[in-house]
Parts: sequence; structure tokens; C-alpha cells
Amino acid sequence: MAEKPTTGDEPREDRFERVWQVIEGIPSGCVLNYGKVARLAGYPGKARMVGMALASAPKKRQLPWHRVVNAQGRISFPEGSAKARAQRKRLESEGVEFEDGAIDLERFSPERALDRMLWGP
DNA sequence: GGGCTGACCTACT
DNA sequence: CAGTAGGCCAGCC
Repeated sequence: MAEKPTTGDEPREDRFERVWQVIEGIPSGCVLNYGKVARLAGYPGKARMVGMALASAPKKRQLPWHRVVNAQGRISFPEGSAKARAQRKRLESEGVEFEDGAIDLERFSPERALDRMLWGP
């Protein structure tokens, strides 16, 4: 998962494509926030675009959309909504834990995936 | 063209 | 800690 250089004037489809590829690279049991996905895709500061890319992602793509949460480690759907419950369920089934409705982003970051595997939380 | 909204973030107070 | 301010940009009036 390395940053990809961009010129910043790519067409919309290419921007979204980059975002989707980053999301596809998030390992199971890990989460990233919108800002980090934007940075990794080569668009620092453009977190909102990540939300748009997710909303308009083709169904066929089977993206691990549930592995993207906001900067507070919380699900960005209305609490209790069907979407929010589905996302939480998917994450918990991968081993992601919630504390007071929020995920510890440090602990469940892809960077620490190996540490968790070897030594646990 | 302007204005508003939204699966958002960072920095600062 | 909480709250605010400014930035960001696609999409739809």
C-alpha cells in the first residue's frame, strides 16, 4: 500500500479508480479512515471524494467498503441504521472491536496488522 | 453561474 | 477533553 503520485487533474473515473484500489488493499481485520485512503490514493486533503467514490462504487466490484470509517473511528452512517449495523457486523466478524461505539484506529491499522498477528492487541 | 449538501479532515482555540 | 473554522469536491437543484 504505497502512495501513488498524481497530477491532480485526472478525470473523475480515474480518481475513483485509485480510491477503489486503495480500499481493495485494506487487509481483513483492519480499518482506515477516509483521510488516509485519500492520502494513499494520492489525494491528500480530499477525504470527501472517498465518500463519493464509495457511494458510487459499482456493486460488481465487491469492495470491502466496511473497512472505511471516519477519523474518530466511528461508522459514518446514522447510528442504528441498517447500513451502520451491517458495517459493524462485517467488521466484528473480521475481529475488529468496538469500544463505546468507536474503533481504535491505531490498533486496527494495516500497519499494525502483523504486530497483532504475532503478539495480539 | 451560485448555493447547499454530504459515507470527511486537520488545525486551532 | 469539546467546539469552531476552513478546506475539500462531486452532484443536484
